[in-house]
Amino acid sequence: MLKVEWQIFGLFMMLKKKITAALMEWHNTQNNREMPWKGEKDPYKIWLSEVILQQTRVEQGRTYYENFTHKYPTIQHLAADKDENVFKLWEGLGYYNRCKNLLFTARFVTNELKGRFPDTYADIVALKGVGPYTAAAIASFAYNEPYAVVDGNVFRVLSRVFNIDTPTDSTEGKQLFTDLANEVLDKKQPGAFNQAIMDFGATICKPMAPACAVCPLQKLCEARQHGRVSMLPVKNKVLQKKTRWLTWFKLQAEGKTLVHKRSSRDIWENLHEFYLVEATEKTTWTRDLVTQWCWNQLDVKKAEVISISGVLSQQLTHQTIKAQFIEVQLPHIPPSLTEYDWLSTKEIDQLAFPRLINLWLDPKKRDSLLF
DNA sequence: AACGCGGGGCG
DNA sequence: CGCCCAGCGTT
Repeated sequence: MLKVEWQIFGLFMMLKKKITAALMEWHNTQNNREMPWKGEKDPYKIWLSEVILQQTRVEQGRTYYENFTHKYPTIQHLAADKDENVFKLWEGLGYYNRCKNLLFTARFVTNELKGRFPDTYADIVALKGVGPYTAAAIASFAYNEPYAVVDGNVFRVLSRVFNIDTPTDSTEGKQLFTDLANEVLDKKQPGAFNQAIMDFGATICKPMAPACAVCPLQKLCEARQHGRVSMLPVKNKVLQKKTRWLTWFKLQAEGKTLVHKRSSRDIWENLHEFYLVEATEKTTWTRDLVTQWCWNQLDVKKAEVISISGVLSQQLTHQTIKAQFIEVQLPHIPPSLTEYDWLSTKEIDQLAFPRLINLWLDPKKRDSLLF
């Protein structure tokens, strides 16, 4: 290797050491972020908190963590409950596949591993719903294994401090930042370091309006020196948004309501809904059209249209939902719909529904979503 | 390698 | 309105 390359290499090694030290110093003297799972040593609770926090803000996840740990103090409690109850507790948190995998893993650990949570990174990352981030978090927090977490905070902090514009959502970027994070990791106290860099990213090196003026890494930060802080990190994905037109028919007969559990590979998997009709564009529902639709689609001659809502709008990350709700009273449960569940209001209260449906069900909140 | 998956908060 | 959040599983 050329002499000049050795010099650059040496400078890089020095920079890394300084950054590790500066982050730990900040953590030990100024980090006052408090969270219910901080300092937790029970791998079950660490795992639970990390799954809840995947792609989810700490403030949004906090109450869910408290509700779950209160209702399920151990992984055995969680494994033993009915699916519907667990989904009800997860209701509103989003990314419902997490809940499905949470239950699967709880039962796997309870039944196949005799209740012993795995205690090495390799075994932890093999669990369903646990990827590289979550495994590193559990391994470092619970067992002090030297694995660096790489989450949105870490991508941001490292891309700025080292002024790296490799896209964080590329395969190359993930590998590069993972390697870098493991080099910066304080091997003697991996758990504390991982906590430090994430808290630092969340409170100082924030996505918008980072607190560079009071940042203890200010002089070390390459992006700061080059005036590129606001340009980092770089992502190259442009997500396509599509609009969907959904009409839910709340069909009532014999004191019960038709309920359907969503199961296809689509949003709100495993949550419940009413009878859904999806169209490629806005449908102008009139009482006559609804009556005619009941006749044609449900083979129901006498249908009483109770109400037709306005168009409610909900913005998801990747979809815009335009929804209408139509309440229909039928004289009896039609033979064409006996395959569906017909439930009482009390039974429906036990089930998890998408946010949008719950908001419509609450008359006080309906108007806030009117398009 | 690319895509799909919720809901909320912020500028 | 667009961006981001203690990411992961599927194809």
